[in-house]
Amino acid sequence: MHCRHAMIWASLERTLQDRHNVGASEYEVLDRLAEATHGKLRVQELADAVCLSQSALSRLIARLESAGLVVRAMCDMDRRGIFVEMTGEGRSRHAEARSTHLAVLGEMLTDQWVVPPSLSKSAGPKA
Amino acid sequence: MHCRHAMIWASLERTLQDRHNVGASEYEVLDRLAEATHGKLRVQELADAVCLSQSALSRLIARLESAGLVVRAMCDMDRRGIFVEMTGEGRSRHAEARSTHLAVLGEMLTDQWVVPPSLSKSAGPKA
DNA sequence: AGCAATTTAATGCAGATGCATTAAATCCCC
DNA sequence: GGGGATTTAATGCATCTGCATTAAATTGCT
Repeated sequence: MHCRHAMIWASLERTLQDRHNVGASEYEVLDRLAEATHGKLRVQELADAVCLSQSALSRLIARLESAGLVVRAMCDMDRRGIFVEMTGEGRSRHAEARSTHLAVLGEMLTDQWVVPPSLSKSAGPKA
Repeated sequence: MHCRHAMIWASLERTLQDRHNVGASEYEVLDRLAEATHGKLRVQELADAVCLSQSALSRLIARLESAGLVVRAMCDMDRRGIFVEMTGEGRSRHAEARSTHLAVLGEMLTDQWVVPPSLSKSAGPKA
């Protein structure tokens, strides 16, 4: 029932990780940030956008930060809130990953009735 | 992009776990076994059916076995292979969980434009 | 028959996730 | 203004997952 989607997601995960050192969830966060006005969003806004638990998102942001792709900044309007802002590095990483993302989606949507799962073995799609 | 599906899956996960003490992946395995002739399948056949890595499936089966829902049995045709067979307990658990599974799916498909994610907070759907 | 290549399932290990809890800041009602 | 309820983000903890490796059994080629 959820296999098709899981395969696409797994393929995104593998390929993005291999080529750009970014997981699929991480890419999704970068994507939301890229869409945002100034590449800057509050953690909570991200939480509404990405379908991860709050804790998972928190740690994901920590990973992105230590990778230098985003920075966390205090929010002076509401000092509970934290802004997450893309760095230049983050922007370029996202830009690179974006084409891969689209490529994988396209490929999966055309190849799904031809290519086996490539989950158990190491036959990563296009890798 | 994958949020709708992830929400449905998460909801299945939560609800099946809460009500029947069975995860969504575990349910899926039980379901494949239930469909099988004699409620019995080789590990590899399951692997082809459920979209999990081989190792994850192996451990999942171990969990199901310690829960008493399946048993592993040697396969005398090919002594590398392992048969996974539902127990009576496994059958009834699956039967119980099946209605929940259907209920959640139906609910999500009708409520998805009304109900918020219910992921971050403890507002599990229907729980 | 003999032996390398392959297939099958289990396991070590590291990483990601979710739940529950925690700490800080804000809100709101008195 | 004061104090409890609420919101926001981080963290401890347990669990699940996938990759790489391993061990056993089978297959196939000579």
